Amino acid sequence: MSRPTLEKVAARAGVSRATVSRVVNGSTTVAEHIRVAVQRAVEELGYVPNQAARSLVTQRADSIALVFSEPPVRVFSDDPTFAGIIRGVSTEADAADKQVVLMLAGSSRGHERVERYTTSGHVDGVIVASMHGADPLPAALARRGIPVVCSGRPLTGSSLPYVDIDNVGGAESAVRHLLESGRRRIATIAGPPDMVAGIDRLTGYRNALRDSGRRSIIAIGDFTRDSGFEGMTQLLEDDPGLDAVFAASDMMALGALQALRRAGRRVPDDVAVIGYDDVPAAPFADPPLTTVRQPTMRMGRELARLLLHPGESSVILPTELVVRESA
Amino acid sequence: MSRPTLEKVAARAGVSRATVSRVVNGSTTVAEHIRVAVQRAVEELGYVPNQAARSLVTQRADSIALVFSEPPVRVFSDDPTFAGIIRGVSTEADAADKQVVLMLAGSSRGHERVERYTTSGHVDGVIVASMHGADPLPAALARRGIPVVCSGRPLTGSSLPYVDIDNVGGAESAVRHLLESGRRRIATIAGPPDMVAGIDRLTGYRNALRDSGRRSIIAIGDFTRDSGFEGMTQLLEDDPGLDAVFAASDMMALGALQALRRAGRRVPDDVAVIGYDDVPAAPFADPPLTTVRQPTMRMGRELARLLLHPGESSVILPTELVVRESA
DNA sequence: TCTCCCTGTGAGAGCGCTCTCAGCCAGCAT
DNA sequence: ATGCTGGCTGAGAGCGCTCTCACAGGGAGA
Repeated sequence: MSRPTLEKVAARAGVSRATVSRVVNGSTTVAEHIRVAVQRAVEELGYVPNQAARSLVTQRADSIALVFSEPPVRVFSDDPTFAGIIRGVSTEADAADKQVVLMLAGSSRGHERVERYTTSGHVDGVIVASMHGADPLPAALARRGIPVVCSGRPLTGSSLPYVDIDNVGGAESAVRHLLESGRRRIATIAGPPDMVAGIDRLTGYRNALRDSGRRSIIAIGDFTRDSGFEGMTQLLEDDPGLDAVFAASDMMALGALQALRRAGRRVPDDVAVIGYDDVPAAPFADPPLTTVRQPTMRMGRELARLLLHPGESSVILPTELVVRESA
Repeated sequence: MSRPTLEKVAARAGVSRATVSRVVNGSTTVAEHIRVAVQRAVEELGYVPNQAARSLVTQRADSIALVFSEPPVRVFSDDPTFAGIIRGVSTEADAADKQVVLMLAGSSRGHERVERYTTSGHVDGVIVASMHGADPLPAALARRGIPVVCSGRPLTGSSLPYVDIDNVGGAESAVRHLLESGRRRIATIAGPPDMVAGIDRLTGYRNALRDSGRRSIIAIGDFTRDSGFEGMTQLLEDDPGLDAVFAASDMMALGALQALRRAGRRVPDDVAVIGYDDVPAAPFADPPLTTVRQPTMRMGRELARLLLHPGESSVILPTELVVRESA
């Protein structure tokens, strides 16, 4: 009834445990006819090595953790970033024959759980996908001696390897597009100032405007649709003459679109709108949303590669402006 | 440098391994002052039990696998189903202090990998989230003696426990809504006939029409946007007089919307449209899409509960019609 | 023929933990 | 005093595997 052990296979094949182990692990120093005999025994018994026993001696787990250090709601709401990362990490891990353990570490209790789990030898390394650059988790894990890579530049001043997307460049390209299409008063609805994405996209906006000598018009949101609506409303009050807005997330852009419609402004005729993220809903917005697309899947792959091949250096990935009708 | 072991803690606290183990695992038969001493030693050394060693003797892994038996593209494209399931499973697993191991088993190589991984004692049970009812994976795992629950009624005739969503009822409610708002020629763009969701939603459509004595007008799609566009185009050719369409997925509905627009039909004035899934893009469609929402997170929770408490019986969850402007 | 090496195999020592079982020392009844 | 509990603790076996090391056997070189 219970699963066969190495011992059982060895007995059946008439060899020692060591030899079976050699065959199972693909050692070359085994005579051909013995190898065949062992493999048949493995087959017949349906033998699968006990991973716990193996880990115990090898000190490896052959799996990596992918930790989302965010409330789960955020992770899987409308943001395609996480989905892309998951796919990328999975792809790369598969290729290296590693398993991916997905963990949600939203609560502080979650933090602790993740720390316990990853230090218990269950995984060989951890990818922390956190949007808050000041998240203490990565550093805490590193202190424990666990290999860690971060998605997004850590704000904590730690020197952990990371993969980030060129938020500054992405925002710059969006604003430049607005400038090039003749817009003169370009506002932004920025993201929260405690997130790298929020900070960097605002920097990009400022850079692009500074280069062209125009002044900035700024509202602060939190990446949600509602905050986009409010931000836009306020922006319209502050400067009724604005003719373009760059929202630091598509959800905020969608909210802005709604606020503009309510205020009777036509998009893109009166006001051009650009978002960020290229969420699935973006092409279906009214009008279809021009936005900045991020290579999220590639990000996942790079994260896994960085974890699997330590020593390679941090990576910054480029973005792509997807021009639709809103700008 | 290396992680402290039970032995080290025992030495520091001046007791035996067994006693430390008792304290760590919360046994009551330990004198108060010793318990305190041990806990201090654990604290000071930063001791975390080695899970491999523990699993080896307890034969438990304290984690469960959540397997997506689909190509990864599908899993994380625009379908909120999987995201909801992940959240639900995670929530419930957390509560039971179990870890969730996420696995993508798209390829046949993936199938094999999952089988190896789960039989190697790495997990205590498996949740298979597959949209193809005839997926051989769940049965294969069950044969191996691993506890399995399926998301979606298995089409293989196996008697595995499952959690499903009332696809038939959901489709019926959509079509009834169309009927009640006075529509007379109601078409459907059905899903693929090898998926439970495809089959059941078509059944629901037929049921509702049969009850009211109307005939069915059917096109077959594959849940994608493009197939929705094509399906709608064909439907319009087959029966130019149709005044409503029920698409078995939102993505197909979105495609249908586009086809209708191109054909110069107004929605909902000329043709009413209802989708299925309530994807994030649905509220932003033009016009906002009326659709059938599924309790995906609850589904995840039920899946986990079923796995964690064997013996409870399979569950079918109700859907909810979300009325927006397209119907 | 003897030694040397080289290939292939087996014996055995743990990896870090849990859990059974025996043992110890009160404290109480006899 | 002696025996008997009954509550705590420690000794030790063993979970299933890997990996080092010793060793057997045979071909080549001396």
